[in-house]
Amino acid sequence: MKIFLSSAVNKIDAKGRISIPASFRNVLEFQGYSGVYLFPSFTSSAIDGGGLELINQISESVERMQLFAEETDALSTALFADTYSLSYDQDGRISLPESLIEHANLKDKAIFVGQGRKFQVWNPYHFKEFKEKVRAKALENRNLIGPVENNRMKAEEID
Amino acid sequence: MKIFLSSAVNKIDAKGRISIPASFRNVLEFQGYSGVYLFPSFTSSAIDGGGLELINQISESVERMQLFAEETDALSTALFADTYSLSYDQDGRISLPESLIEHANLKDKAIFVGQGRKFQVWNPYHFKEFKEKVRAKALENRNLIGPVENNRMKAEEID
DNA sequence: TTGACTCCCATAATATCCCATGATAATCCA
DNA sequence: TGGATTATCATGGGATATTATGGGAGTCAA
Repeated sequence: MKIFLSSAVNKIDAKGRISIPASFRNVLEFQGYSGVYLFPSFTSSAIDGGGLELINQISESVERMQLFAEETDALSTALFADTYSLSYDQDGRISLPESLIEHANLKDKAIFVGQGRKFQVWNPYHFKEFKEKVRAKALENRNLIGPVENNRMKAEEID
Repeated sequence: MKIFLSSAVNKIDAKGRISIPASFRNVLEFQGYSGVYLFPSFTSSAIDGGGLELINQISESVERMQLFAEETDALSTALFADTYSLSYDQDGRISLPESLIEHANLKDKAIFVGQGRKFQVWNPYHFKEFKEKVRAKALENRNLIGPVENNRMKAEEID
């Protein structure tokens, strides 16, 4: 299954480069482009990222909205103006644009967090806080999720 | 029958590798992937695992959600950030990520416990304790369990 | 020239490949 | 049926590949 899974902390080196985790690069290349699309997250101080599939989904959903021309312009500006297409070098590294670094408050390390069809890049320290909140919320809502909610055991399976 | 059944204790070797029980590998390969998806259990200090079917169910329920909603980010982080896709080698072994080892308190051995559509990985000693607690609870509540058709327990009743 | 950005190579740590072994379970056959 | 032969499995370990990361050298533009 080609989705973004798991998380990894990588270093931002003296030249401002950072490695995309190898498992993410697999997904990206499977989608047909040896690079990433990055843009500031709408809801948190993190960077959203993905590959071709994500960008296609976003532009399709804008088209489906059938807005007036100026509304479409406004929306696609909001979505794409701060989006960067960064192809990584042969060692799998990119250098992050200053505006994204600022938005996510990145210093010398960043954590790549898999979220299925997209991923996020966080300052590891800020992500830790976020994750604690998220875990609590997920526990409350676990019954909405589907299979995890079926976390049942028959008596026979226990012994 | 292609479900995860029975349990087996396997060793974690010096390189951190552990064998997936052969009977589990049968199920996994039947689902189309020579590997496992592992994530920390929400409710106990164990690792939840499964194959393609499990991860498909989870990602489908997330894909139906809105792309840029705060709730979606939170949920998909909770589900995917700590989920690992580990393909096993030709001898049927994987090496467990440090974060899962910590979550499940694994030392040099682990028990694989079949639970039908999914399985769990426990520290054998902790699993034994868990089982005993569960048995006691089940005995107390056996009058609640009722006739055959309701012969199930929700996870919440167990822990 | 200076700084920003490539491309390329070096390296250390880790993960994976491949083969060997001993144990147990399954099969075969007189 | 019982004993021997074959598979299958978990596990050990050496060899090889991959990964993240550091740094040198070349390119380009201001």
